[in-house]
Amino acid sequence: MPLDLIDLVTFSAVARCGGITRAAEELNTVQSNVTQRVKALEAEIGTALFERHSRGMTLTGAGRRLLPYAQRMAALSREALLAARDDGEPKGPLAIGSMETTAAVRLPGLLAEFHRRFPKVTLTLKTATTADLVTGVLEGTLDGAFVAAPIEHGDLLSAVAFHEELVLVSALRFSSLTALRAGTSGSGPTALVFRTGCTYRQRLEQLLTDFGWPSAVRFELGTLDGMIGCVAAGMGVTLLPRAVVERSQQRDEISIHALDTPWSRVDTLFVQRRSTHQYSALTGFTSCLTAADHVIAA
Amino acid sequence: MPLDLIDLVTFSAVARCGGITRAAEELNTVQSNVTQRVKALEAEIGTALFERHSRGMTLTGAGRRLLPYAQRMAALSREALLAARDDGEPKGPLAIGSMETTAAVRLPGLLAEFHRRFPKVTLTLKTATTADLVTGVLEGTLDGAFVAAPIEHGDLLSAVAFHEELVLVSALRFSSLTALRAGTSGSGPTALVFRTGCTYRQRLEQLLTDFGWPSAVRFELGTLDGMIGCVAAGMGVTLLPRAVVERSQQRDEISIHALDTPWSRVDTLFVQRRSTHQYSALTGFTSCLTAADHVIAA
DNA sequence: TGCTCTCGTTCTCATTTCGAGATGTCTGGG
DNA sequence: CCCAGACATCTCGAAATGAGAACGAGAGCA
Repeated sequence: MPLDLIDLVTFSAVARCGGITRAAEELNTVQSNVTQRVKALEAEIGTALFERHSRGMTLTGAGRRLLPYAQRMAALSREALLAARDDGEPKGPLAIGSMETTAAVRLPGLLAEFHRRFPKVTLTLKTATTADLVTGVLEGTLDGAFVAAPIEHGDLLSAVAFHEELVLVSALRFSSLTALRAGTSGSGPTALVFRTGCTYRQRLEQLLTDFGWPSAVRFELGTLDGMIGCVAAGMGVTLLPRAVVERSQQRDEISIHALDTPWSRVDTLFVQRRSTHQYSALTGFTSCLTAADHVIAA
Repeated sequence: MPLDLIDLVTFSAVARCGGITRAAEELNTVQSNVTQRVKALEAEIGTALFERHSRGMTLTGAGRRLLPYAQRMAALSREALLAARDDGEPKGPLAIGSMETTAAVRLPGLLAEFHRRFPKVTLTLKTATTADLVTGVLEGTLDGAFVAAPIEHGDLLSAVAFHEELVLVSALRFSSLTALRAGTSGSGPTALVFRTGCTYRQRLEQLLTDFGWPSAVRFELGTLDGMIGCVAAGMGVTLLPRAVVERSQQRDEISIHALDTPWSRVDTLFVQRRSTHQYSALTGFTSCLTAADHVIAA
């Protein structure tokens, strides 16, 4: 009599992927089964959930109303499993997300400490943009994540984990900000940025606008090392936390320029879902976080 | 991969009933199936959820942690079904609960009006005590209920539906409160009360204590008519809303005594679950409620 | 117009799961 | 010592599930 959770999860996947074929791949099954599950769900509910058109499926009104329930129930199911298995001792899987920059300089020590204290926890780390991480935490695919402030969401708990100072990074030959401004053409330097969704990217855009380089060229990169390497090679400038740049292997090949705007200071938050149950592994992780020396790293 | 909702519902039933045999009856199935579902769930989770002893089953720690999730997911499933089917036009089932007294005098007109405006809604009415009604609303078996104030609960929305004046009802021969006090023995009259959980009953207890009849005999009845009949027959006194008594068929055979304590005034609230989706049938019902003349019935 | 690619649906079939009833086992009480 | 209550186990037929193959409809293109 109750709705089948497998059907609901399938339905969510189809809604997210926009088509049965793609959803089938994601779910590691064949199309026909996905079709079946969706049809079963539609039969149970008595209404069409998707409009079929030649390029995939889009949600109907009923589908849109159902989707948030499907997602919440799937999240609850995961949480229920953890809660039931959790006897108070941190163990089992723990999925943490992080911005690339935080992962590079803040987490190695923290993760080592965590593993020392709670060896039974299998921690997986996923790096992504702040926007994707927040989505992941809300959807339940991540237990917690390090993201750039500010984040405001009723379903999220957040705490400041680190303070970062953003600095402008350029090739070594620009010894100061003024040298940089003088040494670049009117349209400004090339800006090396992460993919959309990265908060630091937005700050860099803002900075370039303030400098009078609103139309500066963007060059999109995926990795931190790649970015610093390109800067060292003189391809352009970028904006990164000071701690990241100073510990870079290519420290000697680049110039660091402090900024005196107030927003060069940015907090890294640790966010987690508000939920009824305290997941021990996650509690253990946050207890490592608040263990002094990590938190107040400048 | 996700937990099976049928298993969770079965699990909830076993937890509530305290045994597989009773749960099987409630679920309209046989014991063996319930055993299977519970074992399947325990296998999936990897922990025992019940302690088996000769007189039934009791929850283990893991079971206690799981139970609230199981209940919430079951409630979400019901709500999801309604939300998906609900296209904005009030129709389908609507389960309303009410105190017996409210049902007797306040609801007949309201329900008639509601049915006239929204004939496609199949309304079912259940009368019970305030305590049971609140539980029903929280569990999702009722969409809304008329209960006695005060109710404070974070998951409930409430609005004043009616104002009631509680009056003491006695046999006809006691023409006034003083006559009643004089005409009864030192230990006080027999108090005719509803079953435990009824708010009016608590008020009556309070009243008798104030009158100096703390040990007055209680006589428990199930129906309103039965209660008034017994009062008319001189078996004792009771406390009821004035509107109920005045419209009683046995109005001429009883005496009504107004009370001048402040708590003789009591509000009847309409409570419903806070939920993401606005269920049209319920919205239609509350719109009838707020349609003036019903609300401010003295 | 005809070809082809993409995508969803339908059909079939082996496998698994489920539900009902009957039977087995354990415990406590008369 | 046997019985009653309660849960576990076994078996069997029905139903659901998942994988694969074939089918059909529409879009883009020559």
